[in-house]
Amino acid sequence: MRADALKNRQRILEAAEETFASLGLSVPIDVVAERAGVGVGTLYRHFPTKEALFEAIVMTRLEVLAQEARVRADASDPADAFFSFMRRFATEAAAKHDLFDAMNAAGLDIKSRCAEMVDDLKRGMDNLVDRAKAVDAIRSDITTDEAMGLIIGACMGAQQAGLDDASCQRMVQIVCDGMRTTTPSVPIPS
Amino acid sequence: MRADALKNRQRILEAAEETFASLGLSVPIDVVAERAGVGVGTLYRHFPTKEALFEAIVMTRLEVLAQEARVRADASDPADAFFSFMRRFATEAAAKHDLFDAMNAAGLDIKSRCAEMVDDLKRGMDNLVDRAKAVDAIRSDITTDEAMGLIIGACMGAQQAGLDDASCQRMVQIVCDGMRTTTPSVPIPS
DNA sequence: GACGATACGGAACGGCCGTTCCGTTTGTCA
DNA sequence: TGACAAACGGAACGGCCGTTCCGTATCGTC
Repeated sequence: MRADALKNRQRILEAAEETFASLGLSVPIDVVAERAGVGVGTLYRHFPTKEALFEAIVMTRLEVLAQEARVRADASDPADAFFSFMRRFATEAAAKHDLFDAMNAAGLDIKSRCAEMVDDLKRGMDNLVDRAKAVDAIRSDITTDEAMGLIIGACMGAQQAGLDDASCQRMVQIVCDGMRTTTPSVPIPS
Repeated sequence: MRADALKNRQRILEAAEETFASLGLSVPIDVVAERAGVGVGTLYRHFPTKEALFEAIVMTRLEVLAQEARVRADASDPADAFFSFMRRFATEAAAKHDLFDAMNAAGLDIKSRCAEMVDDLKRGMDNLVDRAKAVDAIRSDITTDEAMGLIIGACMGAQQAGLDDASCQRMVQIVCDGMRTTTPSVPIPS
């Protein structure tokens, strides 16, 4: 692989990461190319399709989350493991349109390796959810899908309403508290 | 106004209502026309733009909600007023992509009368929120925007994850409980 | 029943965007 | 340094979709 090719590939990935995250994956591919300081032709030689580029970006994001779930798998405090993961999830999702879009796409046209990664993430969450239930930290009638939907939903809702980070965090907190079996003893910091 | 014109206008509105609700407002206008059993030309004579048609549909939906808020304005039980409105909101939003899209659009490019209607709805909700806070039924640090974002977010999350109505309701319940100051005494019906 | 106005249908237009193609440039290796 | 493969850039293509236009059909009236 030629040196300039490698450099461009990297620049494309970085530009795509930033662009998809801030503008969602509906941005014209030209924008990504421009931000990367590269022609569209070059972009397409490295990634045969817009979706391929998108996958490359989002996969890493999903993988990070799956990893975060795995790290907490054997935590001594299942409640904390679950809630801290939820907050981590929210942070990841907060300013990243593309994650929503990814989940969205995952729901409809289950695409190749992306779907596998989502499944992997779900398995990790399943464990956290089960263990949290086992110690009565959260309601027993919540499913992993619902927990995921709630967190993502809260972030989407915040973003749509044009709310700031503080609001988003508060909303996530509210969702988390709703999943608890008991009321939180401390008020939410604003 | 000629008789057939009136009939067509009605058929277009009905078809649009159903189509936007189920497929979101990104559906090609042709689909609406076809479902209405009408040519695109006809559709465009009645509604000069896709957005105009969209507005006509969504405005009524928003108006219904604003009305629901107004009805509860002087309820003797502010807590019940607030939560029943939230559930009502969720019901309305549950199977209707277009409502999300409407709110979404409202956040970015504030469009004409739609924005006014959203404001109207917000004013109604403001009152419900304030009164619920006054009797300590919900946390004092929640804003109307956040409450709205949470409900819509929950519905969106449910829809994205491909969850059924029961899940959606449970999620809304969880969000509502999270907004409470005290834990609900009754378990959530599955 | 005939005539004018009104409304209809759908082919055609134009812009947007993903993708392809090819003439030009650049890196690498002898 | 020269030559060739590899990579580049961006103009051009094609499909999708909102919108327009106009020849035709229909309604309402006399």
